[in-house]
Amino acid sequence: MSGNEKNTEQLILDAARKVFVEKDFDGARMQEIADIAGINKALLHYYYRSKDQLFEAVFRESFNTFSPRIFEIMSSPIELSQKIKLFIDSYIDIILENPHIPAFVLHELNRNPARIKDLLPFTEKTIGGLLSALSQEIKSAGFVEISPEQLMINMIGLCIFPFIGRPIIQPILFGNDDDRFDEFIQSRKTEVTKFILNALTKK
Amino acid sequence: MSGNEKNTEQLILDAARKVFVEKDFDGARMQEIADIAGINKALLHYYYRSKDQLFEAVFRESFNTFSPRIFEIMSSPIELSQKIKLFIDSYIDIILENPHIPAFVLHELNRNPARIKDLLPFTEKTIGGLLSALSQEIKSAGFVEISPEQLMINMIGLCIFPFIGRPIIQPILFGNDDDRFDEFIQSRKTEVTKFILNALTKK
DNA sequence: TTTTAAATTAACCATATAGTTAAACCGAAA
DNA sequence: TTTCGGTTTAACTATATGGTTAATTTAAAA
Repeated sequence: MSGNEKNTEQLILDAARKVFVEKDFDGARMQEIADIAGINKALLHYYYRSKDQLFEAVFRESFNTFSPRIFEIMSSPIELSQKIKLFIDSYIDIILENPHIPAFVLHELNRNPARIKDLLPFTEKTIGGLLSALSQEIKSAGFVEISPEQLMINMIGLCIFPFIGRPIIQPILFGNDDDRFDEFIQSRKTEVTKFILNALTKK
Repeated sequence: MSGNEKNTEQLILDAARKVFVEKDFDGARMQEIADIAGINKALLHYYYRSKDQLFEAVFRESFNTFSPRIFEIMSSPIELSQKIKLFIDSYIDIILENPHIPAFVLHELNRNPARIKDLLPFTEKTIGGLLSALSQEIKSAGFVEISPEQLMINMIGLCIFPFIGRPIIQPILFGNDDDRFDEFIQSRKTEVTKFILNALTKK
């Protein structure tokens, strides 16, 4: 047969990702997922028992798009200022490749905060180690006093927020022009890095 | 009659706010809103024709909790560093009083970006004026070169992100402990202000 | 070619849900 | 006391939706 040669399970997952990310769990319709996948609705249940389990598969995948890279970069053995630069660059790049995933993941976790437990691959010890290492690096670099937690949240927030806030930022600040918003994001990589490094530098 | 003396319309709006903010439009049930308001479901339709219109009322109210204050503060005629300090303090305070509203509003706008048009009370001119004034103030203050758009997004993002990201931040960074998270937010007012002002200062 | 198990579908079911309707209630005006 | 308009309710409707079932198709093994 010609044309569509992908296996059905993947077709379903792709369609489900599209619909769930766009409409969230409650707004998504199994029928729409089936239509987009080009299959019968019963097949969804044949491969993934229920809407819940199909959503679970999509959500896991989305969550894992982001979390591993953060820890990988932050635990690499390079100089802190370089590390920050690399982090911001990579993080904005990842989001650019999946611009709707952060809002999707955060919304689902707000809807169901308990879910986070099943998703964290990091033990408390890993986190603790990473944070105290970061704390040490801040000192050795001669940077301003700041808790590693505050710094991490600042870095991540400055990267993610423009994407989550896009539907309000773009109309207000950029006359709802896609190109101007994209420019803004592009310059953001260097701007945020500068901003953070300067914020960390003593006078 | 004793006890409950509020007018029905307000009872409905309060219940609707609670349910919509917690579950979003698609997840909310008219029956649950009626139950919480302690009335018959038909009354919801008597006062607000449809689920859409009830949601609209809640959403408008939520949106207006935030936007006016931002512009008020940013256009007040005080020194920029003071203005930033005041902005961060007030903004975090407003969010603390309505911690779930930012996620609610942003999620709804992501679901339906066109809606923003009906909500913006600011003309493009007002925005333009505010931004160019801010740009001027950055220069006169002898601050680092930064576009007013980048600065605004940084300020707002640093305030809002911890709240939107709470279900992932609190378990990862604070062992899922409410008190430790609250401490973190409290210290954030001064920490974010310091961070931004230092980021703006030439070395 | 026949058999068999997996894949796929059309038709169906049970239920949840937004919205409607007609009747009852209630307090104030006449 | 009666009337009347606004308020509230119980009961109902139409439809959308997640999920099921039994039958059909497909493709590979025997």
